[in-house]
Amino acid sequence: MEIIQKLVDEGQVTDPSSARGRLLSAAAHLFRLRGYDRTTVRDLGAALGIQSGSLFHHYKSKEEILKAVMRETIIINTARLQVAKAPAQTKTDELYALILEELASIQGEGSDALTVLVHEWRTLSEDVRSELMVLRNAYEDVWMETLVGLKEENLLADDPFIIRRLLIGSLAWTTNWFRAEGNLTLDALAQKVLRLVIKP
Amino acid sequence: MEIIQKLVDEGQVTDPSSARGRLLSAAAHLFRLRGYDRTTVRDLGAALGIQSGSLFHHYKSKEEILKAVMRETIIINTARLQVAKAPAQTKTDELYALILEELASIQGEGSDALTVLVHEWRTLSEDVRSELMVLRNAYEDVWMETLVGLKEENLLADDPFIIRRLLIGSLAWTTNWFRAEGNLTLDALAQKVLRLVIKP
DNA sequence: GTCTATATTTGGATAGAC
DNA sequence: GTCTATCCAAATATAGAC
Repeated sequence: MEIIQKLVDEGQVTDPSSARGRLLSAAAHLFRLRGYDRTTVRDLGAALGIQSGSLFHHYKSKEEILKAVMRETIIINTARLQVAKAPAQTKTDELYALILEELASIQGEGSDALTVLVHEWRTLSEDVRSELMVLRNAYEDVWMETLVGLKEENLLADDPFIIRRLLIGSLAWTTNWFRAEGNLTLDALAQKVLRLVIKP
Repeated sequence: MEIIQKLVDEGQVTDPSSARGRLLSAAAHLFRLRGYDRTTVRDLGAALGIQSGSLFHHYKSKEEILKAVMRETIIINTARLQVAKAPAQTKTDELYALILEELASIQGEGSDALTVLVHEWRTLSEDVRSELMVLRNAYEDVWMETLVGLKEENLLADDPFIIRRLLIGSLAWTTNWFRAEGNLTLDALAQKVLRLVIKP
């Protein structure tokens, strides 16, 4: 996954192998597992093998850690979407690539941070929420460009905004049931979803 | 909504106008608004105009309150689904009725408790979760009977289990974007969703 | 069924040494 | 960058009176 390396080099995200990077990764994991509120700074320290007080050398509050986890996962996943859809030849292929990539993000590594993003959004203060909203909008723009294009070609089953909103929920929910070990592969699932939203 | 009155008479759910009923309704509201963990028993007492200590006369712990909120909303909504689909003439009509009813539950009154059910599921202890799982399964059975029936008539766009799982996410997510004030009515949205999942 | 008063625990955060 | 020690605030829950 050299996308992440590129973002690290550009200074957009934290190096995952640095102290701060390991902190964010552990935080994402625990926040997902137990929820932000039930994860204590002591839990977090223990997961990293350090004392809770030491965390505050890296971030000045627990909420700053949550914010950083979310900020970076949006940036990383926006880049992933762009890379995924770049080679597609048609708008339909683009949409398939987007669906598959979002599914892969939700299932694969980095899924902790993405799950936290969805689940703990309400947890943020108003200020932080609107700050991150700018980044989320950029992520959605990648989707909308493809969906609007499909609509113009009369290939989409419904309004692009409606379709996207229905897709968000469907794909996010797969975290609660889809298991790669099953006899349904991720590609096959992406195909099924694609067929539901494009005209037959 | 006389369904609730019937359930109250049967002793299945708490009378909403009783002291305990008002407690549950206030709890659902606050749990949804701020999340379970950030809602304190003091907040809850204040919302009811009583002291925090007085709550423990009704329930022996804060988690018992959460459990009661969830238990009753599952029971109520299972009954609502059954009533909603009873008059349908065809399996397709049944599915439309189920989609519309679930959407209405998510948007209308009672939506607090339903949102809490989805959002705070992980909050529960393992024991309580499996206890409530029995009730959730009964709810899902109402859906599956209709979906499997449609599949047998070759009217469903995909496997009934897949369809239901995609629908759960789509419909639940509407709480984050759908507003009845918009120019899209709930019925129209239900129709759009229906068309996506049945064969054209 | 609600009040007052309080026990008890736990959590986020800080200060200064190393 | 991490440790130790600790402050301070906030939270759940209890006990007994009314």
